[in-house]
Amino acid sequence: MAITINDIAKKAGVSLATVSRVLNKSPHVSDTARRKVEQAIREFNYIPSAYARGLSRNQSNIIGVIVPEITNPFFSEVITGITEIGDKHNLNALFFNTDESIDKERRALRILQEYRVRGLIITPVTGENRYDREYIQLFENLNIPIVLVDRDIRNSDFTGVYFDDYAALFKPTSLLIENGHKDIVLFTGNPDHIVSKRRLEGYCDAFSAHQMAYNPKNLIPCDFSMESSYNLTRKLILDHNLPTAFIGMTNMLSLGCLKALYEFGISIPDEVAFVGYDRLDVQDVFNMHLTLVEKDAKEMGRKATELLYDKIMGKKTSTRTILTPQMFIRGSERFPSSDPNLRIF
Amino acid sequence: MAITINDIAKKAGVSLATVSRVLNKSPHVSDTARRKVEQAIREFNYIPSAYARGLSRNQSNIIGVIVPEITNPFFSEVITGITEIGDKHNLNALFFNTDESIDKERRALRILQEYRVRGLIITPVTGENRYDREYIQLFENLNIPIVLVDRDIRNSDFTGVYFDDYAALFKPTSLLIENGHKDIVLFTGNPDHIVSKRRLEGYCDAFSAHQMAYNPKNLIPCDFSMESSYNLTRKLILDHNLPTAFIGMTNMLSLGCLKALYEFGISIPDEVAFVGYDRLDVQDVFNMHLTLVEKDAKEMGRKATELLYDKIMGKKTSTRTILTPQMFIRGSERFPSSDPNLRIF
DNA sequence: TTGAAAGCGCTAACAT
DNA sequence: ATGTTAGCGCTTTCAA
Repeated sequence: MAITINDIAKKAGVSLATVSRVLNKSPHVSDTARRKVEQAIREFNYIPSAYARGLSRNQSNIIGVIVPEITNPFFSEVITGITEIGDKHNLNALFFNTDESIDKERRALRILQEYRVRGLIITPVTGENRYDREYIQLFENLNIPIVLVDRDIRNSDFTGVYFDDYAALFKPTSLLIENGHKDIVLFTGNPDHIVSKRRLEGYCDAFSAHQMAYNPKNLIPCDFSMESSYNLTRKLILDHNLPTAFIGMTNMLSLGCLKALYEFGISIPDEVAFVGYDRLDVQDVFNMHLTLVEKDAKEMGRKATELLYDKIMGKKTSTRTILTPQMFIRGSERFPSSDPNLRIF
Repeated sequence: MAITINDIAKKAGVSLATVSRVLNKSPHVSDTARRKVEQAIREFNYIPSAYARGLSRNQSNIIGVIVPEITNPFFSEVITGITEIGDKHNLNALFFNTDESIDKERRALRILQEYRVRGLIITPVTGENRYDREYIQLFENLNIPIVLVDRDIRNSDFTGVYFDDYAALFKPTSLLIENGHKDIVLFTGNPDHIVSKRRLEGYCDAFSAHQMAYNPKNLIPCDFSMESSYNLTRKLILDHNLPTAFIGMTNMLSLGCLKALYEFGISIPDEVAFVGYDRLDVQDVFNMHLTLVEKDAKEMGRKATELLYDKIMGKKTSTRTILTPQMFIRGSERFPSSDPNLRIF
């Protein structure tokens, strides 16, 4: 059995209450007592039990973090932001990866409850029937502070941190239009998804704002995987239905699209233009001159954690925090053949 | 205050011992009792406290996982492997990211001890004085099963899962030599690092095996960052000291090197050849015909977790498990100008 | 099959 | 400033 507070008390010749005080940095301890206790702790290599402490305090200093896809660089960046701020406030994060499975999400929530976590930062899975009253209940029943990240839960009023999805599509779509594009393909993901909706609105409004109509055929539903946009882009190529520009609505959708273009040797922007939403590793590594509307994932993690901390501390916080992604114009948006010398790949 | 086992017992009209038995799936409970208890649990939405349970059992079903760099795709893949097997054995993982900081590593270990974790999977930070007796003690003092991942701790005999680093460099170096290369630059990382050492040996032995001598100038020490290999490659280019081939010894070192080559428009393999060790996202996405010796990170995570589970269950396990990375020859290894049509970028 | 009761290691209220 | 003591919510003997 491990060393307990009792052993320390005995060794130091004080009561266990005094040891507890030293442990919790109470000021009401004499220097002599403190020294003796600290000495004993060191000697015995004593480490307090989180369980005993948690039980008697009936709370932890753990926060739950649930992400849908840890291998997505966006989320691993978010996580670094979360731990950065978590460390600062002495909150440990218990991570769960759901792989977009609602089942895994449920299990994660269950475990977090068992651990009586102080709060929860979550990007909920995307899925059909996730907007039921029942789904929202799941979270409300937790009865702990919650901060949503990047994905909203419809009809709920949880605190959340989001990017301005409307602007994120409005800006690049406008840019493309102003470069002469009319035929702009957008892989929409599931268009019923709330995030998709805002982005779609941005796309459509950009056309209206320029007194133009978009071609509904260019809005292509898909799931959110790289696989999906890869196959759809391939199909467009094989059917000779290439537009003059693509918009990648997420990093995964962008990658799939780029992969297909690259595979067929279709160069950007000589033959087709491309702009994407969300940072892309390939851009970071190769400076491929891809025009991107970039999200600062780490900042999102930081912000979410600060908000959660405030809520835990009982502060009132705003319901929605909107971060503005910035557009970096690098060349890939140009109209085909407008500059045959600029070749991204 | 939350619902406790007592509330359930009262509601169900049984003793708390019976409730506990139901919770723990003990067979010695009558069907009637079980039904009543389960009913009460559902009604009250009762969730047992991990703290109370942990305290009375004096152990958890948590394993600690410490990685040095969660944004490195290699480690996020490892993590998915770990959770996959962890789920299977009902082990929850408490993750920590050290950012290669020994200080953060220490803090993580401390917290894991507070939580009385059942075992630990760790990739220790790289660092100068990490081979001291004192460092090893740190881990031995934990007194729990430990599995090392990808990085050894010298002079220790912890169980670990590694890739065959020797072969990982021997094979591609030989390949390059057989393609006519003599002037092969290798960024070695810290050559005192045990992992680097094995890889270096592979490089050197490949030359001996072909009755050739390598040029010591081509072994370039650096730290393990992308930044580092980027700058060094840049320097070689600017100094007109380009070799005929580069070997990327890690994914980060590869990326830095590729970035510099791309930036200067130096094409592979027309002007210089390249082979790397470890998978590269750019290859996955763009099929860039990069010849790589690829590690299966997910498999490594799985294997490590299985080993840890065995150790927790008291089984004897082998000390070192060596996974063999596979070499995929895709074209980037060819001797410059041997095929001017093959242009990777 | 069930229940009573001790105890896991700590905190916090109270007393001194 | 320090000690005593009563829990915190559960598991686990032991007895019935």
